[in-house]
Amino acid sequence: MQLAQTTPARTTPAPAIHAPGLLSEPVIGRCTASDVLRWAGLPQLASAESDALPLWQRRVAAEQTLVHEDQSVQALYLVAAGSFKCTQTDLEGYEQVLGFAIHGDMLGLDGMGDLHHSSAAVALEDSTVVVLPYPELLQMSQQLPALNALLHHAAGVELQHRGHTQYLISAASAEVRVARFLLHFAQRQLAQGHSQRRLHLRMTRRDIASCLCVAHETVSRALTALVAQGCIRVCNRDVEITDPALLQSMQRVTRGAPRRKGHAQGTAGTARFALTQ
Amino acid sequence: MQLAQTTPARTTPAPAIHAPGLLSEPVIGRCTASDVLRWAGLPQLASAESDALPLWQRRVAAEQTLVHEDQSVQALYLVAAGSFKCTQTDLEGYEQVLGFAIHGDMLGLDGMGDLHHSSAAVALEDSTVVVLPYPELLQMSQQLPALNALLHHAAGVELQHRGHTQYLISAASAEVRVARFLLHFAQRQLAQGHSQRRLHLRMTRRDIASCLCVAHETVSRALTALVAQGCIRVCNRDVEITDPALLQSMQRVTRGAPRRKGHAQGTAGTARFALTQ
DNA sequence: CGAATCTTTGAACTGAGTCAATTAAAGTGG
DNA sequence: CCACTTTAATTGACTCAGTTCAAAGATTCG
Repeated sequence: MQLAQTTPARTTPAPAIHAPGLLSEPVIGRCTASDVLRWAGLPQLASAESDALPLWQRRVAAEQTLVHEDQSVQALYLVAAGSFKCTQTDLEGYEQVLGFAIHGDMLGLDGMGDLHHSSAAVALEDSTVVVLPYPELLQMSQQLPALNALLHHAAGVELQHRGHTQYLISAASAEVRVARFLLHFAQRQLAQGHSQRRLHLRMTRRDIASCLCVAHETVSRALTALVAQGCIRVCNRDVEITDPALLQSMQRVTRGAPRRKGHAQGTAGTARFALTQ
Repeated sequence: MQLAQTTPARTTPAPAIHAPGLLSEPVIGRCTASDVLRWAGLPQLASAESDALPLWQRRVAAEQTLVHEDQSVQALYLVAAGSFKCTQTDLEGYEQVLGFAIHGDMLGLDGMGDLHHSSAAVALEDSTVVVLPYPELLQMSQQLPALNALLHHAAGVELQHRGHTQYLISAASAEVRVARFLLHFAQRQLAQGHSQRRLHLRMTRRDIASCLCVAHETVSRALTALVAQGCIRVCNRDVEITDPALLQSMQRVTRGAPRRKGHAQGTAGTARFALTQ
């Protein structure tokens, strides 16, 4: 119960930007720890105790940075609605996108190591997060095992995400990377009960490009190529997967894997010719 | 205390490979939770209680796989001595290296999400790990807050590592990636009290290449280039950083970051000419 | 000492980065 | 509500860094 009480009353010191009354800023709602457990993928851990633990929600306007890089960890956040990109900025000011977060994903976990966030979280659209004040969260998790499990679960899931992102990048060709990205995105949408076919990308091509470590023009070209092959249809940021099986077949070919002798690696090229009418 | 007792007596069912008496297999030693806390970077949390919690250590022979992909989570492991590579294998059998673990790093954390490991851990040399049986660990962490903090800390650190790995890959040129890799490796060695200048790489060029998402020949060439520029000296897997400042200056140039108008990106090329005598 | 693996180097080809220019979309302000 | 600005997206042309293929040393290990 401490969690919700401490937040609204005496928060303000750190965030600084705090304009109550505006559509974009705090504008707080509430939910329970049970909601959080359900959204995070642990519905079976919701209980009377977690029902009794109220939590605050916070609105985050599009483009707004919820978590700043190098900021000390004040809280972790669970995405209730909307979406975010997680980024790292290097010395030269290049913004590297580490991944995207949607409903049920936790933000800020990488700060648990040294209590400083090593990546930022920026809202891609008007979004809502559940605020989990960090020190209080740790304290509570000692008393409420479900909360502890939540943290572990979320950390594990986040690590898997990052592993998967690296898998996307490991693909040889840009076309394969984009194909994998779309399939992964569809997969995640499905897990949230959305359509597996019709995707609405909330991020720019540039963000996707950064995440896949290619130039943004290349993402554009890859999408065009996939359209030409009949895998997908694209209208701005709306992507429809018209031929999932074909798209699946493109996410092969990994580069640098001349294992043994017999490696049929002409897939991409072959498919291209086969389908250019 | 349950931790150590459960492990040796009634483990055996899953690992299957179990040949007591051989140099390579279990051959167990012991340590305390305090040791683990210290090694993991949380010395301040060591206490009388953690002193009283004995844990088993296990030897892992070079090349041996400690954690298998898709295996259900039996335990987490802390690297006490030696080193590991963490890998993911895709459908085509291509082994993608996600990162390397040395003394103080935790293995198996990404399994906390769904209790199945999503990456494997393979010893690069004869190594020793502390075994932290998972269900027992969770149980104990409810009673011993320090253990809980350990898990959170380790998860945070691991996430940072993966973020850093992506930073390595985000570099435009292979030379930059390798430079960053060496500097990062030196950094980690330093944190463990080893020399910051003299590195002994335990992994093959191929492993490094996989981790950096380039061909192994390219790693070779990049190293040769760095030697030619006087940054480093290389003898097999021993690398000496002869000019840290120069090496630092090479880890710039990020690609895809044509921010604003004035972006001086000729660094790599310029430096090459300037130093080819 | 030979087999296997790792590492380096060479040569040729190509995918993707870069630059550039056009079009489309989304804000902005009068 | 419409001109105006700004940002996003697409497409083309050119170039080159890095992959691929090949082959020769070096190192490790049985």
